[in-house]
Amino acid sequence: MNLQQLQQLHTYLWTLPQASGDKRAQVLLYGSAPLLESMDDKVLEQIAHVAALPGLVGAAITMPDAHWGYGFPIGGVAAFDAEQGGIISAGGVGFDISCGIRCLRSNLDARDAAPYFNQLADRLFATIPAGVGEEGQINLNPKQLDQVLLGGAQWAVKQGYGDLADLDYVEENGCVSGAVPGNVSELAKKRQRGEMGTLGSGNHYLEVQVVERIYDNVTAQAFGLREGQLVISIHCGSRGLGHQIGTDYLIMLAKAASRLGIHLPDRELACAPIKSPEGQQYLGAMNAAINCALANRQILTHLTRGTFAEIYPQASLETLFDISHNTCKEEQHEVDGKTRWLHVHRKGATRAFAPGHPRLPTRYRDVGQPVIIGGSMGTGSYILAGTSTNQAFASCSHGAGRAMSRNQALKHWDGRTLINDLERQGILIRTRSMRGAAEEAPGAYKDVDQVAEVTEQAGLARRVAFLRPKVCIKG
DNA sequence: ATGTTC
Repeated sequence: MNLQQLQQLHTYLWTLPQASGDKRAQVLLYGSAPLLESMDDKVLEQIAHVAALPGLVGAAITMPDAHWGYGFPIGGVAAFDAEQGGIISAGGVGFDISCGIRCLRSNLDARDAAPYFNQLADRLFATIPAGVGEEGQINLNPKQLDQVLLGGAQWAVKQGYGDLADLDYVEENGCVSGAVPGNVSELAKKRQRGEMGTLGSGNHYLEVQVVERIYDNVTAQAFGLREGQLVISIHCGSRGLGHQIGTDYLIMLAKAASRLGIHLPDRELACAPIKSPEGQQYLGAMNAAINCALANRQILTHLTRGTFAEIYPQASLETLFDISHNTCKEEQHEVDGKTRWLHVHRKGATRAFAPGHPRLPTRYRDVGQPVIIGGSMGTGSYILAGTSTNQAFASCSHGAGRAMSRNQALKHWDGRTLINDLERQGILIRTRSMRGAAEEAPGAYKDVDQVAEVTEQAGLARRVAFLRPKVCIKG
């Protein structure tokens, strides 16, 4: 991205100057000059299009890890007011609805656990179904699947997958309201019946990591983190169901936009007013997919505990937090001194509630919401905490963010060589797809250290801990 | 992300 076309507001905040008579809302881009320079121009084009959508409140915003996505950029945040014709867009949520990360803290010390990492990697790989179309041990009938869509992680815990205590640390206590299984197509449901408790493919992973550095002792203590401790991060979403909902509703929302005469600067921005029948229908289906993803990560948590118990009989894994980064959520935000209910699209962006937020679990209320910036394969991840300085509708970066397309990555790297190199660095990868491994090469992603540092400097969140991967199960 | 072409 050429920075000449931007106006710098602060060291880590930029805007796109508007021509007079331009009716679109403001565009705000968070990031350092080097991060923005390395971004595709498409990010700017896409977020400028988002700023022109009806009912947008404040600014259309990109996070430091933004990159080119379908319609909306990944790393994009846009809030809409239903009362002012605000819209909902499937492209603003993302195809993998409620994709996110569950982080578990263990009572294990990495040094003690290390001699068994090879065995752990093999057992996790055997237990956690991963890969495109991969099905798990669970096969649900239509009625049971509807219960998943209504109950989320609460349903999973009732079935014996995990503990009630987990739910305190899952957004919305593991279940969002407003899910309407009837708004989800039979095809979407059929695709999901055998895919509960599976990881998926692409950038999804299950990683065993060691806490290598603590930045903030007080917050780390509240999060239950200490140096040398083993933690587990599970990155996955709503699998075939979410993807099929995305496909179904792109078509429906495009028709609605056309019927209602909404001008779309890009056909990928298909959307409908929140208050329209189509908008309401998508919301019901999207909320069902959120519950599906929350249930999925809950089941994977349970499977992970089972494998750890085989190898480390003394192991105890507690949920630190479960965070989604592809959602649209109705939340209260203060805008120009007034509190308003807004529909906040976060696509490739996580929520990051400030200290004191009433929707935070008591344990974290004083320090702010745990935020997870997941790194690329082999590079490390960060745990951060929400701050009161955040002015991006309590939103924050979600990962390293791609710097190179999958096709470009395939030309640069060979999967097997890459995995051998990582193994020499003490990182054990297990995957069924060498092609997938090449596409996920760390070099194809932005530098996660830079993303986390800039996220903190921009005031979006503050760093608490750095996690170094040891074992990684890839989809 | 994805029964990898939305």
